[in-house]
Order: sequence, then C-alpha cells, then structure tokens
Amino acid sequence: MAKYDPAQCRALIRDNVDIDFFRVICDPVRSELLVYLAGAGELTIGQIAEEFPRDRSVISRHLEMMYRLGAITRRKDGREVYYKVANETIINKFSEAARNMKALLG
Amino acid sequence: MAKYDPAQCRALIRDNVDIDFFRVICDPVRSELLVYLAGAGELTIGQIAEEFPRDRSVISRHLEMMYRLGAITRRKDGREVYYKVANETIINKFSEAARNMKALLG
DNA sequence: AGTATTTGTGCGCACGGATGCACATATTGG
DNA sequence: CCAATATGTGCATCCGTGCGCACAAATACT
Repeated sequence: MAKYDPAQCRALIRDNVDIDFFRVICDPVRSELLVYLAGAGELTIGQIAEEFPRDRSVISRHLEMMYRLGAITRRKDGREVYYKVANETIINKFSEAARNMKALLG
Repeated sequence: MAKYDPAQCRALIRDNVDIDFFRVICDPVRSELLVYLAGAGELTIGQIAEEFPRDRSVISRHLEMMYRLGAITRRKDGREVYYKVANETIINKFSEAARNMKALLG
C-alpha cells in the first residue's frame, strides 16, 4: 500500500477545492448572513446587525471573514461600509469544485 | 426592507446546498482522510489509523461521521470494517450545489 | 473644535468539538 | 470456552472558535 504522505494529501485537496472558502461559507451563522444579504442586495453592518440576534461586532467579524475569502464585496461610503454578495465568485467556486471532483473521482 | 426571517433563510440554504455534508467534508482532518481513502481504494479503520497521527478511536468517529452523511460507504467482513469513498455521492453533492447556486445567484 | 454615529479591535469568558484513554462489544481461531 | 484481534463507546480533558463587552478609530455634522 502507498505510504501516507500528509503534505501530498493536503496539496491534492487544495488543488481541487478551496476548503477554507467552503468552511467559511458553510457555517450556520455565516450562511444565514449570506442568504439574507443575497436577498437584500447591499447593506451596512448596522442594518444587518439590527436583524440578527448577535452583537454588531460579531457580525462585523463574520463579514470580514467572508470578505477575505472573496464571498462578499464591500464598498466604503463615509462612515458606513456596504456589503454585497459576490455572486460570480461563489458560483465559480462551486462550479470549479464540482468540475474538479468529477475529474478526481469520476 | 424585508424583515429578517431566520427560519426562511435557513430553509433557503438547506434547499440549495447540503451544508452539513460540506461542513463534514471540508474539515482538515476529514478531508485528508477522504483523499487518502480515495487513493487507496478500500481500507479498514486499523489500516488507516496506522498512517495517521491520531488515535484509532478518533479515526473511527471521523469515518462514522462521513458515513452518516453518505460521503463514504462501509462493508463489514468478519471483525473488520472496510471503508470506501462514495464517489458518485460526492460528485452529485458538488454538482447539485453548483447548479443550485447558479440558479439562486446567477 | 466638539459631539455624535458607524465601524474596527483587544480581551476575557464560555461552549462545542476534537482527542485519547480505558473499557465494552463483536468476531475469529485454537 | 478462552485468548486474541478489530471496532465501538463512555468519559474527562483540551483546544479552538464564537461571543459580547468595552473601548479605539474613522468620519460626518454643526
């Protein structure tokens, strides 16, 4: 049997699916934020926080996390920061992962 | 603006992507197990545990978790249990999610 | 400049999940 | 029936992460 090579395994995963992206997206709170944002269009942290049972700082950190991974975009206007879902990026991540998994396992 | 409805948001997510499935798959340890299994074909818990720096019981629980969500199949033969990656299921989950996200956001 | 408003951040607390040990269960072989 | 091997499980512990409070930073408004 082939000897186990952790580095090679991890590399093989990361070449095929953006694990960090999906991990961030598939969190219960963040996925809810994402769906809400997708339906609302463009919102500030304050507007979002009004509707969620979490502290504003928590919402801020979740959005920051999704922003870093490209799931949402943001636009600063004065003191407010408007967040919006990065539709194409998300679609592409899922499509790419699906295509690669098919090639890897199919 | 639309009032926030947590139940509706969660339902919308779950109708489009199997969050629990992806959460389990995209864990660092489990994804590594999955890739290793995919390359090796069919292995027992003992064989897998020999190659991973975790206790056998930990491997057992991770495999059980992935089995429950359909990511892997298992076959009992005597005292041994052979695990194998459920290629079609995984491919289908990714394809379905990609298709739905495209319809939802595109 | 001074105050108010919006967002970012440091920090400590708490909770959930991962981990490993010890033991239970199941199955084989003698 | 008994010992040996493979896997499942209860339990205590540890560690990462989420959470919210308090405060800092940035910007607007008068």
